Amino acid sequence: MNPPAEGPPQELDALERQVVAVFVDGVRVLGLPRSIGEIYGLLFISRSPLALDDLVFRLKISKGSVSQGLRTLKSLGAVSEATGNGGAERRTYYEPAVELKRLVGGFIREQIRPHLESGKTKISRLAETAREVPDLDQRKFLSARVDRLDKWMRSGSRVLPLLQKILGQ
Amino acid sequence: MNPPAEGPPQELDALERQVVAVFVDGVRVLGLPRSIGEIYGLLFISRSPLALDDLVFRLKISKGSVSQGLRTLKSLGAVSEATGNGGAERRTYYEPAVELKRLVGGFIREQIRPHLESGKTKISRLAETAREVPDLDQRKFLSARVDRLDKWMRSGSRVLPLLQKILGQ
DNA sequence: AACTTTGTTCAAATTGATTTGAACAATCCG
DNA sequence: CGGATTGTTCAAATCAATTTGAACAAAGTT
Repeated sequence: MNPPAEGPPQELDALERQVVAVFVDGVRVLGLPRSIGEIYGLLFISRSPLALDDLVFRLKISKGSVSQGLRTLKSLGAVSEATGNGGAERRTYYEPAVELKRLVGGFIREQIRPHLESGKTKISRLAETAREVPDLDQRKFLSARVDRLDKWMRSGSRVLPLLQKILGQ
Repeated sequence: MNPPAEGPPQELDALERQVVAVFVDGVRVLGLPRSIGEIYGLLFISRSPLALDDLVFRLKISKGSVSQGLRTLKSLGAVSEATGNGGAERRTYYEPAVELKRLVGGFIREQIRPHLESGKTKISRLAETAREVPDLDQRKFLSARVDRLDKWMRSGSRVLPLLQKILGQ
């Protein structure tokens, strides 16, 4: 819990603060919590992997937040565990994934696809409800709208792999 | 304030509720407030344009929310004002824009571009800070990371027009 | 002019999401 | 074993964003 003599200093320096701010903003756009931006940002600008305690200590956020944040980042494939020094330590260190492809892929897989899937399900239920409307005219209108929704979803699905491809350089 | 005799009924029917739910979910993914999903959703599934009071009445949300929500939707180009009956009425009615291209365009213009822009600004300030680091090795590392950030931003910028193109059919 | 209708604004209340912190589990070490 | 270290979990506190509702403005009607 003591700051190791040669370890990272207490406060973030100017550059680190700037980088963290960029990522805090970035993840907010993506709908992720601030703490995740802070954690990833500090890892991103650190020369060596950091352990949970380092992040708690330097970012001044709670152990709980860091633990949760790292879990999410792992699930997104945005950080990976780095073997300390030759795998001798118990403590696990984390380093950021820095290839855009990987980050985008993880985000799509974890945050976008599930919503698209559940959307598709809802829309097919919708289509069914629309088909049961007695009035012909009304039914036609509703089906047309539901169709459009369905088309949107398909567009979304088609776009994702393309996105990954483009962003993978 | 009375429900017009031949006007829309009080409660949302099953289909309307389903559609509204889809849009509520949809806009949450995009980081927009629930009320906006409700408003757009109801407009989307309504055969004729609706006025502010109709939305208040049918969705059971406050006039303030609807007013604000419509403002945002207008700025996104997601709804447009429809002249009531030959433009004779004072009341303004709204109808949804239903072309994906238009919706995506508005979202990118209003919600994505501004963030990208401010991100770019922050990153050039970052680059400057990095150039001032005295230690050569450290400076190299930091510049490399900032460079990478910059590359990400550029990728983002390049992808947007492409997205619009693809989603415009 | 007084009243009604339509719509906006914004401070306060509400709601929902994030963060905290304390309790707990697991593992290592002497 | 007993103590120290590392990390997880989750209920409660905190915080940020949305929603409400009342006051207000603008414009039309009688």
